[in-house]
Amino acid sequence: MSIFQENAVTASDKAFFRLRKEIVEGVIPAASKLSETELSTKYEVSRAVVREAINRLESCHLVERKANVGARVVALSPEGLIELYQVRESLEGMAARLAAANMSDDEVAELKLLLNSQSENIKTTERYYQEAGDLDFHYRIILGSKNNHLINMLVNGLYHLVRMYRVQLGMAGPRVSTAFDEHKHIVQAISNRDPELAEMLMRRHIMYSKNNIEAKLNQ
Amino acid sequence: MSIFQENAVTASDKAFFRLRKEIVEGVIPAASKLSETELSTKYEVSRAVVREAINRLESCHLVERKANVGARVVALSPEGLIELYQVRESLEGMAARLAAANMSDDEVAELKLLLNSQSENIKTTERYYQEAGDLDFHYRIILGSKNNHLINMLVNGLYHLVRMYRVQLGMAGPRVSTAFDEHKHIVQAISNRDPELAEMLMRRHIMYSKNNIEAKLNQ
DNA sequence: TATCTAAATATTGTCGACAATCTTGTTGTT
DNA sequence: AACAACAAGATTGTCGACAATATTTAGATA
Repeated sequence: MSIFQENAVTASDKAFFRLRKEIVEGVIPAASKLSETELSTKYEVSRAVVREAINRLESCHLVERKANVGARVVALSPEGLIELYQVRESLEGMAARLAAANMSDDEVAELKLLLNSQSENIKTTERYYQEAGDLDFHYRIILGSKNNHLINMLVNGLYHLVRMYRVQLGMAGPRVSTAFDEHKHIVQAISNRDPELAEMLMRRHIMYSKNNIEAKLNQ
Repeated sequence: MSIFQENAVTASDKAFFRLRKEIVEGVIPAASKLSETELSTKYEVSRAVVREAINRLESCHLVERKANVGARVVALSPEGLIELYQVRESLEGMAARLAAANMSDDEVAELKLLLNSQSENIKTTERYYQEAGDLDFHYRIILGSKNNHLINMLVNGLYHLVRMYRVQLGMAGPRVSTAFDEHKHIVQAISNRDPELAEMLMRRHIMYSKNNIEAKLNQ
């Protein structure tokens, strides 16, 4: 269903995807050390491919590496989460602005369809699918910006870190129904080809989401 | 002078810095192919370190790589430039907003000092230094945001691509004096601790700069 | 002559081994 | 007992060789 699929062609790709999955889902704990030799025996590949995979994870901001010392999975912290959401607010706000200008009418129509189908299932289905639906919504708007830098930074970069926070801190809480209304308003602004409003609404949407998570953390 | 200095500890670091420099300055032409074996003989290092350097360049958006085919330096295009400046507008706008909240009084004072020293030299010195001064200004505000994601994305990521466009398309043109006034206004907003205004002025500043470059390209 | 096929060549991907660096544990001195 | 210097061990960085894939060249056929 989700348009979002990558296919691994090389062994490093496979190792990268697997490592990323395990890090995001917490199978490999946050802030833990990544031993190249250990992973290479575990995955049954050479150290070179593990190294390359770790390098790519560093580009995604999922691990941090120090020369001659090694790589660690990033630590999750309230400060880090706030910084992440500040960048999201900035980039996704711009994405919404550009989407209002650059999405085709067909794409906008499909986006409306997606929201309608979600509004029916919103109370019946479980949290996982609400989560997936939310990601799908944001994902489409990012793609709708038609800005390759933006798409790359968000989709290949920050979004996995966002998911990591959500999964490991058990987010995606009870804000679903109000978030859904916000989604509807954003789509309306895009449909009206109103970039200013689309950006503002998206930024507010992400800000609210951030505040919601912060409140949870501090409770 | 410039606070911006990286020190190479490993051989890959050296290769990375050298390659990056040559790409940004056009010694290695835009859109040209990067042969691993060729570079490894030229730099007198193993292919492994060249590979790692190229991987890092990919993270900076300076090269693009296809599996089993190889890496090419990015091509410079009007569309690419516009996309780049859209992202800059978004991220640096946020940086200015955060800087207004997070920079220390001392840092703001130093920023003012920098601008004053520039205002004296602005007509006498040559273009290279105006260019450097502009980068230094933006650089300080980015650091002033105190947001590590933002800093990393801009400083280690997009800024070298910005420089590449400037150098190779001969930018940094005659807009210096007006840009300088814009800088002053931005600093004033930061000094007044007015995040909204700081962000708006920074976004406008970058937008004007983009329009200026576009006009040059189309003339 | 143009086009498809297949061999030859070149380039990237992967591997295991060695070198350089960091970390840990031990010993000796104050 | 605390600390410094040093040795032993472990980990990352670099290398050259081989395997897998892509590109080019040569030849055959229509």
